[in-house]
Amino acid sequence: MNLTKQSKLLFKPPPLLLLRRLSAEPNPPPPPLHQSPQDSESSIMTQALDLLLQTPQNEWNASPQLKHLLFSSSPTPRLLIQITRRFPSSSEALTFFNYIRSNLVSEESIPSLSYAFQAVFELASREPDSPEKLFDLYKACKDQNVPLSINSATLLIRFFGKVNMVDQSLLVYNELDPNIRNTHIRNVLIDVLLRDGRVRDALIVLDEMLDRESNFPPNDLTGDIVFYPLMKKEHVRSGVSDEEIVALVSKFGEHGVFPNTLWLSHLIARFCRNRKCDQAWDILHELMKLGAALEAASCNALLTGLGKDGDFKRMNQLLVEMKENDIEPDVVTFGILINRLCKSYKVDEALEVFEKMSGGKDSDGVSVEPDAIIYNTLIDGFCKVGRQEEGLGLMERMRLQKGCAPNVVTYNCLIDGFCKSGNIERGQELFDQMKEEGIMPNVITLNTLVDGMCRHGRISSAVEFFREMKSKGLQGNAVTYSTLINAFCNVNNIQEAMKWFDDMCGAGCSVDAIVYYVLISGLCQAGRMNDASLVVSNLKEAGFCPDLVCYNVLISGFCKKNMLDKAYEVLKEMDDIGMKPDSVTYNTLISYLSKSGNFSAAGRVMKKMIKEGLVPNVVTYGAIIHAYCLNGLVDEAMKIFKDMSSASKVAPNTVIYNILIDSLCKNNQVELALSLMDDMKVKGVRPNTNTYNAMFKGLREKNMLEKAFKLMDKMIEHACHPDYISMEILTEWLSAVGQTEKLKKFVQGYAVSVAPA
DNA sequence: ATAGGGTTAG
Repeated sequence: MNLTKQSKLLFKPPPLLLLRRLSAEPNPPPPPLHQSPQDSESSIMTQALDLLLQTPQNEWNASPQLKHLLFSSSPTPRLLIQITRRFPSSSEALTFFNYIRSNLVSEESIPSLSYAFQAVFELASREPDSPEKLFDLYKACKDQNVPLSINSATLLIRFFGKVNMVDQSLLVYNELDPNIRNTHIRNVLIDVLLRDGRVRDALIVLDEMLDRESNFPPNDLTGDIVFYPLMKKEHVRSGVSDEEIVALVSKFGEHGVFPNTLWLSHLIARFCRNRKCDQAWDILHELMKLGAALEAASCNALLTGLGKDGDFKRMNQLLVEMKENDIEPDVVTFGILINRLCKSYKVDEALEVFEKMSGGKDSDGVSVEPDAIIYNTLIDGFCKVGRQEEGLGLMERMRLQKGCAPNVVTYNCLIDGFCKSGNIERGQELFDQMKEEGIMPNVITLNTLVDGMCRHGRISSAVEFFREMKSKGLQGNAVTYSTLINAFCNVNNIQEAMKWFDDMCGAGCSVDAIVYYVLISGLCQAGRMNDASLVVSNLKEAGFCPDLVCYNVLISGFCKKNMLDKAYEVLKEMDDIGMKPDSVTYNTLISYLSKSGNFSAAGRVMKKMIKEGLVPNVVTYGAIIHAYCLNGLVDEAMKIFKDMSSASKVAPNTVIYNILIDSLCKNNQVELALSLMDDMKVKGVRPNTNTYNAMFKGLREKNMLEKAFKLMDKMIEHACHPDYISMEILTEWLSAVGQTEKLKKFVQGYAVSVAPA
């Protein structure tokens, strides 16, 4: 037999992962230094192997040469494992084991025997039918009272785990001498258990390791083995709560084992998504306290969550802590800050951050180049507050920066800015410009322009533009259609709205619930409740469910059409599916009932609302006050108004004042109305155009011209713009009394109550 | 990083 060839085969390197795990535990120690060098041991090994393979097995015992080589001085574990490993099969190796077992009887040889058996396990694990063979060998080893070497135990646990014999893995572990259950073997077992989904069993083994006085503390490998599966969805559902994960991370931390950045970032992001920012905050700070080396990514995950909660205070605190702990912010960190500032309309502060990040002039020394995302965020922020020109300026700065050219998002933001401000032409110019630059418009560009045109009364241009784009291959999506449907509903063109809905269904575009909601709302607004009900059925057939707002829309629609029974049917349906009405639902009902004069029923609904834990708010009171006014009971309305602010502590708003002022004026109580206006000033409630219009009407009835002039001045002073109603009233009144000059001044924005010099 | 929506009192 060619030995060289054989040994090459047997020493085929194991897969890398296995090697890494197995190598965590040293194999038999090399010979002590004072003994013969390795050369001599390897020469003994070669000689012994030659003899063993040449001599029939039943003659081994009769070979004095063999005995001399192997047993004259007590063989080292290392020698025995190396020899045993070189047998061509596990059964031959087992025969050899039995041979040495009968020749080594002293207590001290037990480690050697353990190692020899380890080699038998190793061979058997690479042979066919190995699971059964290994388990038989395990039993044999036990019967012979040879303790498992640590590597044997590892091999068995991992092997049984791989072939779904996890119970056998556990058996091996449980029967193992507790003193040799070290970190490594526990890692292997935990890995096997987790891979089998036995999270609870794994955590029990882990718990002993995590104990403060543990003799087998977790190492980095334990962290890798435990953390990753806990992040997977199936394990999240297998009953490990977020609280447990937090506790685990911090216990690991006490042993100096920390999750890596990517894992931690995912965990924090998940917590924040699940409205558990506090826990995310705690875990990051715990790790900081334990001295973990944190990186920007993990902090960014938390900053994102805090930003969504609008928690600027803690965002700032975290930034300070990052600096204190030398965690360098990256471009994403700045992106989050700038984005949050922009979304809160604090664009000037956003710009400051932007200038600072790349400046690096100040003591901070940070210098991070902004990328296109940062620019786009900032440009969008400026456009959202109506500062499109500055947005354009930023686009020009983008062009100057290498690798940061404007893209389709940049243009979309700017087009939206100009469109929303009513400058559709400029939006279209930018649209042409982007095409010239070779930037392809996308469906968002399309929708932005369609929406802009619709909002500014150019529905037919919007339709035309959409058709043109479609002919060029740019398909619309559900957003395009909902924009058009909404626009047609708003001009009460239900027929066109329905036509576009059908178009959408025929265009094979993927439809979402919002499109249905838009149409249902439009139909309710138009009082077409049968059609609305029909679309609700369509929505359900399409696999969607009406949401609370949709139900409220329906209830409101039925109330407006005096179909109270239908409204109650909707309420019943909500109850059936377990959807709780909100204050809007109750307010809608209270408004309807009280307007129809049924104040006692309205009162009962209000009681029910309170019983359900909802608080009557300014709208609830407004509805009742309005109803009393409509029913000619202005005194009753005033009583509710006073109760509302004193007893119920609900602060009145402009709408409530407007209702009362309007009614008082219509009721010939102009003085009382004027005193309410003073009351508004005291309470800090701003009058709006409607307030003034109601007053003007009342004053005109009494021809209280001087008062009207005073109010006109107030309007100008508070930059409250007159609308066509104001102009109608004042034009009629003032021309009738020959005061058109005053009106002219008023329109030009000059004071009118003081006589011209 | 960019686009659409509906509800209650005026």
